[in-house]
Amino acid sequence: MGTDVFTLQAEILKALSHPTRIRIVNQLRRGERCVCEIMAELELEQSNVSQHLAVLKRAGLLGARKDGLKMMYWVRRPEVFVVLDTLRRMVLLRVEEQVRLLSEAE
Amino acid sequence: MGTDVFTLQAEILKALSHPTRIRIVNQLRRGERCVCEIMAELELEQSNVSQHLAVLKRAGLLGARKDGLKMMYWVRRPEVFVVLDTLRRMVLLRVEEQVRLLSEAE
DNA sequence: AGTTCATATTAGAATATACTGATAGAGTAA
DNA sequence: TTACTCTATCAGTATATTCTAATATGAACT
Repeated sequence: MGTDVFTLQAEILKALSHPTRIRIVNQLRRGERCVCEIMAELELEQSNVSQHLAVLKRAGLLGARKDGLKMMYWVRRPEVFVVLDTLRRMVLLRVEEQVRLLSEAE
Repeated sequence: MGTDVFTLQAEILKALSHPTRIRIVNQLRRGERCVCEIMAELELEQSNVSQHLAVLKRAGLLGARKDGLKMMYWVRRPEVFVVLDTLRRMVLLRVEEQVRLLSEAE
């Protein structure tokens, strides 16, 4: 199991490494949301959203609480946002690089 | 394919989300290494290391060049280290939290 | 009690990953 | 040329992920 630091790091990364889960985390930047709001905004099936939330929660990234019928989720680790912001920078750099290579190839 | 930002972010995360690949990236913190050095230090099969390096390279995280018989790899995106450092902090926080919960349960 | 709403869980199929072992190819040295 | 070194790639199997659709749970309301 998650015994060494590398494995624990990999588990967190794996939990984050899905477009839908990244979108969920981004939705939670401004605070907690219920499942119904998340599935409405992302236009995804309820069971699918629940499963992705479970993955993020299992990795310790999300907290959850019941509010009547609704289940509210929030991000417990602000460091997640640092990771996603860093990745956005990497993606932009990569795209810029590809554009540059394409224009140089003419 | 990798068309939107979330998918591109997820692709990078997926490339990083394996203990062996994290260890490889950490090995490359101090500069380039050949496959033989990496497999020796990690005590892994050569084909296994080659495959993991290919994953990292495909994600744009590593550069590679030939040096005689050897193939040298290096990290092209210093942001990768920011991501891993942030993750290490998260892992430590998580472990501390579990220790705290265990001691409170007594 | 039964009904409805919000969410979780399960089953199953499709796809993706990871590893091992074998083979291929490219470069070097004799 | 042959032999050797280093690395990549392929084939095959095992395991993991992801999605959809169906079912279960559980709280609130009548």
